[in-house]
Amino acid sequence: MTGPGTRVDQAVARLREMIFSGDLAPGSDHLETELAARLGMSRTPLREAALILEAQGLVAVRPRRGVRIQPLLPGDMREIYEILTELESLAAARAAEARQPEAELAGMTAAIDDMDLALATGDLTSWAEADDRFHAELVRLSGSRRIAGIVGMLADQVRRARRLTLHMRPLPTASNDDHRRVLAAIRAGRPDEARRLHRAHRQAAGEMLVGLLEKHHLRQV
Amino acid sequence: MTGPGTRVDQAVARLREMIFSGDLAPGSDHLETELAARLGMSRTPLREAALILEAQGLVAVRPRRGVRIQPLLPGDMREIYEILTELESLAAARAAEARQPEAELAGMTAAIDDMDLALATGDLTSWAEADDRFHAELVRLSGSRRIAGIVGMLADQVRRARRLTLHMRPLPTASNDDHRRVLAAIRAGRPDEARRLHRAHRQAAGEMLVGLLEKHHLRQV
DNA sequence: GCATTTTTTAACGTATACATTATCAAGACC
DNA sequence: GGTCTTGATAATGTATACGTTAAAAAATGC
Repeated sequence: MTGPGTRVDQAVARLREMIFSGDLAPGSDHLETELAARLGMSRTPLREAALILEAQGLVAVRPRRGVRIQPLLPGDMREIYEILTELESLAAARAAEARQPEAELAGMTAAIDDMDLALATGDLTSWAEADDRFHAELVRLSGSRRIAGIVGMLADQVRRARRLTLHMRPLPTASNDDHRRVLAAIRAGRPDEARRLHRAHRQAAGEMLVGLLEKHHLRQV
Repeated sequence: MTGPGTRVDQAVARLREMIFSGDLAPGSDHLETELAARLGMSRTPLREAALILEAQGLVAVRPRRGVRIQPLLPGDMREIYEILTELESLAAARAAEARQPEAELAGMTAAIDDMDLALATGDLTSWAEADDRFHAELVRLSGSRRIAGIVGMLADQVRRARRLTLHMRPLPTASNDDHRRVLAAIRAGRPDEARRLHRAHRQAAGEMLVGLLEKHHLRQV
């Protein structure tokens, strides 16, 4: 029952699950004592885990009010997508500069195929998972730990909202065309083109998602 | 002697000072017990402070090896400046979009004037401080908390290196022309121009600093 | 009834204790 | 001499204890 890693690691992992699943509702407050009891540990590791998650923007620790599950407003979503757009576009350019050996591109290729498959079977959850993988691979290929770290953090922050809107949005059938074009530009070693294509892709996705949140009056996710 | 804020706050503030001043040397390791004693507190708040600084990329906490003061390699510097370039350029564009009232631009204007003054008197430390202020004001005007947070974090990571190279570099006389042009584009409400100008400015600064580190064989700062 | 003061409560910040376990050194063995 | 085993050491991860203090509740005054 102890699981792998230290109690702090366990707490971080479990709290993340609970946040992404909605088990801990956005905007809700939770006392340290309560969370610690829930996770079967003392306050010490729980507090350290909360600090780590706070640094990643997932919670806010406020004295006497407990740990708040950071809610996402439409404005936050817009802000995050703007940054994601810039950093992932930069990553695409860097990935294209590196003249990747084909083996390195296997992950992106597989992600694209998986998205096609998921779309064909209408499995949106698998599609979202493969889409995540595509973007994660992209930043990995950039070779920049820091870009990967920041992009990962921001992607976590919008994870709930993306899941929530997954079934409200039109089927992302055109999306994979974008992905393929970005991959082609990387494979061909054309940084400017990769950057431009990916920027347009992300911009469109961001506008669509913000639009969805506003249209459905989701003031807080 | 207790100072303001909680012991964790104090520890974060004092460790930051010690890191930036070089009092804690880049690459050096420090046991929790030792640091806690040095700051006159127990390990509990020290550990929490270390976690916060780790999330900001200033230290790495490694079991049994203590808290490592994260060193900066030339490659890191390049990586950080690339991200800074993108995000600050984005900030410049957003700042220009907002059609700032003149009062909001006072901080940037003052920073530019202070840099002129500092250059005239050859006071490089004041120049660096005013330069920091210019960039901090820029991201503030963007209105994006997240851009400000990330840019601030990255600026902290290169702080030591910038101070170290401050007296190796040519006098940054042309730099303020760039600043003025960026400010003019923001004042005139021209986002694309602001973005383009600031990007060029940051790119040049980054290349110069990386060049300096390499030229002086500073493999780790 | 409503505002203000006092009392109570309990959440937090921090110190401390302690078992666990990685690291280092000494010794055993080949 | 070099490798492996064993034991000592001490740094860590975590639980627990407790004083402080903010927030809530109760009591008081109007």
